[in-house]
Amino acid sequence: MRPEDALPPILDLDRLVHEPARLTILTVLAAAEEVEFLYLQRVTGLNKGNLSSHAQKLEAGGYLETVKAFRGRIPATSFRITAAGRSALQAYRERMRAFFGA
Amino acid sequence: MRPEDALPPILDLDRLVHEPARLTILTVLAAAEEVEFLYLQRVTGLNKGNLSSHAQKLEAGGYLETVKAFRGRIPATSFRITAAGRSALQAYRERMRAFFGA
DNA sequence: CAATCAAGTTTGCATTGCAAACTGGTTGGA
DNA sequence: TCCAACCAGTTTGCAATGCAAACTTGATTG
Repeated sequence: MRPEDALPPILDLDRLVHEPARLTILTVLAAAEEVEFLYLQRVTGLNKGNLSSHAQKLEAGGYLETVKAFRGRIPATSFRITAAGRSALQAYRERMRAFFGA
Repeated sequence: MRPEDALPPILDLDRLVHEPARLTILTVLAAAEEVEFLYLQRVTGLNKGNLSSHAQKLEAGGYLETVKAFRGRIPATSFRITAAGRSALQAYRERMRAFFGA
């Protein structure tokens, strides 16, 4: 291998997706229309604090949107994945698959 | 879903492997007997500093071993993956594959 | 109406990864 | 011979991250 052959980074992953907690969140959201905070918390095994902050990061990155509503008089937060989120997840999957060689 | 149904974490990944730089390093090492520092640097696209520190972490975790030698009078460092490293990588791959559903 | 619970959010901290600076030795040139 | 440039790698400094615990706001219960 000659120096000129220096390769571009082999594994260039979207860090926003790469974090396991967020990867899990996105994967769950990708499978459903809209998901409630508490349901998501149980499925992911995250505590409220971390779910809240990871969701905020995903929202800041445009990968999900937060829907604030009330169930009765109690506030209930739900999430939806955005188109950008869906394709980021898709791209992430494909890079991983490619890296591991089909 | 009732509270008692709280699931164990869905995606429990070995953080030592999960970091893209280290995942790349391990994957390269898994494919060869022994790999020299500079070669590894070019293939991974990491700078020396980061390759050095990631390799140290992998070594601390028992996933690779460092072989110090000389080529002529110039020091040359090489790495080998250990059995533990190989199986950690394998386990990581399988978890990912399982998570993404075959 | 005090205490408890529900639903999230914010805070504090220890850990990380990254790039830049540094070290110890070697080679080439004047 | 002396010193500047270079090679091979390590250490350092810092900003960003993830995690758990503490906090907030409001609703319900005894």
